[in-house]
Amino acid sequence: MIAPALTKNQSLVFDVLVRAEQPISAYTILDRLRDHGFRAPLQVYRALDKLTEAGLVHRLESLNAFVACAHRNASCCGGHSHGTVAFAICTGCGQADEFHDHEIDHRLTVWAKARNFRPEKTTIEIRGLCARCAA
Amino acid sequence: MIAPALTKNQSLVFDVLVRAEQPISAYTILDRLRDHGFRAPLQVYRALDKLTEAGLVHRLESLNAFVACAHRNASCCGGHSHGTVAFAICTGCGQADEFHDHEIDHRLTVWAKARNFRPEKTTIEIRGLCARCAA
DNA sequence: ATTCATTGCGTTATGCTATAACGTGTGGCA
DNA sequence: TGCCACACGTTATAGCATAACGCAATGAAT
Repeated sequence: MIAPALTKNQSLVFDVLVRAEQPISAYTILDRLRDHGFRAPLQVYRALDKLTEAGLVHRLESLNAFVACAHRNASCCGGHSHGTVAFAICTGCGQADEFHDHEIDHRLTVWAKARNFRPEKTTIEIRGLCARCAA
Repeated sequence: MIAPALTKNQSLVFDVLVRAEQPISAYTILDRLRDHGFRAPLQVYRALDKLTEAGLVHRLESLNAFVACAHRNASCCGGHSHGTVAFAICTGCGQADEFHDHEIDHRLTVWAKARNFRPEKTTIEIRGLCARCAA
């Protein structure tokens, strides 16, 4: 994957997500960037579109929120060598734990192939309580 | 699972979903029930809450839409004997195909157990093109 | 160098999704 | 009878996302 350099807005949005270290909404990002000249949601959404395309950011469908890819320094995101990303999201503390499972990927692929279904994007999200919050 | 009888509003909403045979939004449901006296979103959302609790309806997170459980007549929904529900959603025709996979369930359970994560609700959604739409 | 297409950007307005907060009515039950 | 739980109805508001317009910068092709 040849990642084009990020534009200024994309960098700002990405930076906010990296600092957050947990999923935050587009409007939260907007609020945190008002001092940097952001005024409208579209400025955020457009940056998020590019960042998710590039694999640097994931969208959590069950939260309507976004998070920086946890593996952006590993080979997986540099080369997109892995398949689907899964998240365990704690409803207590808001932390989202990103992981991969090849067997799950495999099962989904098998299911799709058997039905000639062509997957474009797969969402796997477990909501629940993390060890700390369940205690 | 002892399912309490549905109230009038719950029945109306459920009926709309069964007839739709594909995911539809809460506001679409509202529009289709205006002739039956529905006026406000909350009437729909309250019914949907109960129906999803009862396992008769699933929410598709990636669509912000709802669909009647495809297996409501089988043992699976009467007794909730299965685990997680997965969907293959066609971005072309809008059809959503519900399925289960024990191996995926198993992998997710193993992952959670290893981390003392207590799952409450799991979402698995594959978006893509169905065989007919990909042709 | 001029033309053209592409891309990012900023702004205003709007639409879609979901819930808060309040009050009413009804049925079960001590 | 008094209480409680629950479904319901209404108004208002919060939260998430995109349409449509125009401008500016870039870079490739002629």
